[in-house]
Amino acid sequence: MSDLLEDRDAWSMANCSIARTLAVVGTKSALLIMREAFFGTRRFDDFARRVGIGEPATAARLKELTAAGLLERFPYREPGQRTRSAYRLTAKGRDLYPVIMALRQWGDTWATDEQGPPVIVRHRDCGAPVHAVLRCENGHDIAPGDSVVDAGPGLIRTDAESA
Amino acid sequence: MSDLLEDRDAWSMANCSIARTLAVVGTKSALLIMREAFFGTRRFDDFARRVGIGEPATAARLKELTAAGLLERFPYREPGQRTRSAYRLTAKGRDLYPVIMALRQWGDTWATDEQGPPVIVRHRDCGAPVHAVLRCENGHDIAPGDSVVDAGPGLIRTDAESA
DNA sequence: CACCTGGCTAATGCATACGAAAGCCAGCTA
DNA sequence: TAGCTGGCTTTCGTATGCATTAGCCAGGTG
Repeated sequence: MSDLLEDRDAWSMANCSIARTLAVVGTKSALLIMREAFFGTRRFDDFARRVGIGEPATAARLKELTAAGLLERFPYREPGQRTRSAYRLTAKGRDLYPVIMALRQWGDTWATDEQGPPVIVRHRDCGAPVHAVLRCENGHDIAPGDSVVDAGPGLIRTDAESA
Repeated sequence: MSDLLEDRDAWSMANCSIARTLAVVGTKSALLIMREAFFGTRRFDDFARRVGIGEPATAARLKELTAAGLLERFPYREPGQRTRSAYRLTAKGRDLYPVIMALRQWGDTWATDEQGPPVIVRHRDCGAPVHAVLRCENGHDIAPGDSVVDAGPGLIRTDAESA
């Protein structure tokens, strides 16, 4: 277990997972569309209205998120209406839930007004509030200082050295 | 415990914690600056080079993140050099760690090339990889479908109804 | 005191993100 | 077959994000 943090310049973040994630959901509107998707929104104009963005931006984001595989189009039909298309989360999209919850949690802690947070996400079974936490595979809770950065198989080293 | 999801139009997200968080770190460059801060970067030109953005963007982001209280300036001095200023995480900034880890985790799962992820974050004590997970206050693990949305003290209801 | 270095700032221009307003189109109802 | 409605698309204009290049400034060294 080498601590790469000791020589940050010996490796590059050209293939950084964080940057790659942001290439897909790196705009405010994309993340807010995903928020609404987790809240159950499925129809075009509901997305536009609830996120508070215009229709062109809504169409562009839905197209991108569908192309990236986070959402999928599906036909639906209400009684007495023609068949229409709507959007729902895929497994790839659902996997973004920790990101949305972590963003909500930070806002709840650091960016609410005096009234407190607008919504509380609770465990369906027991009713207790839900938090985004960091945990290692052995079950230990992790604080920011408790982690080290190790080389992964895709690491790109720079000329400097390879230790 | 009312499930607000049943009538999403009865309440507004005008004071949404997610949107408020994105008002602070809602750009790619801001989140990548925070990534580097967690990796230990502190100096202006290291941020610019490692994030891969120009100096004006670096200066703007660092100024915004400092004004928002996620980073703080502090003087430092290397031997034989004049006193300079650098940036380090505050408690408010450190609290963003779950967001960064959740973004990394999604990219590791869904957006790596065949080689695998570039870095692996491990628990310092036991060496096991770290994951961002959702957990309720009673200690239960939460999957996306296991949660419900309840009204918080800051909820804004729309005219429609107030149940 | 001239020079060097790190940490910025300024000027310019391009690309993307986005809103507002309008229009299009498919297919269900009347 | 004429409307109506939801789901877009088009157009236009503005705002933000960002790179590039250049320059400034403070304070240490020679």
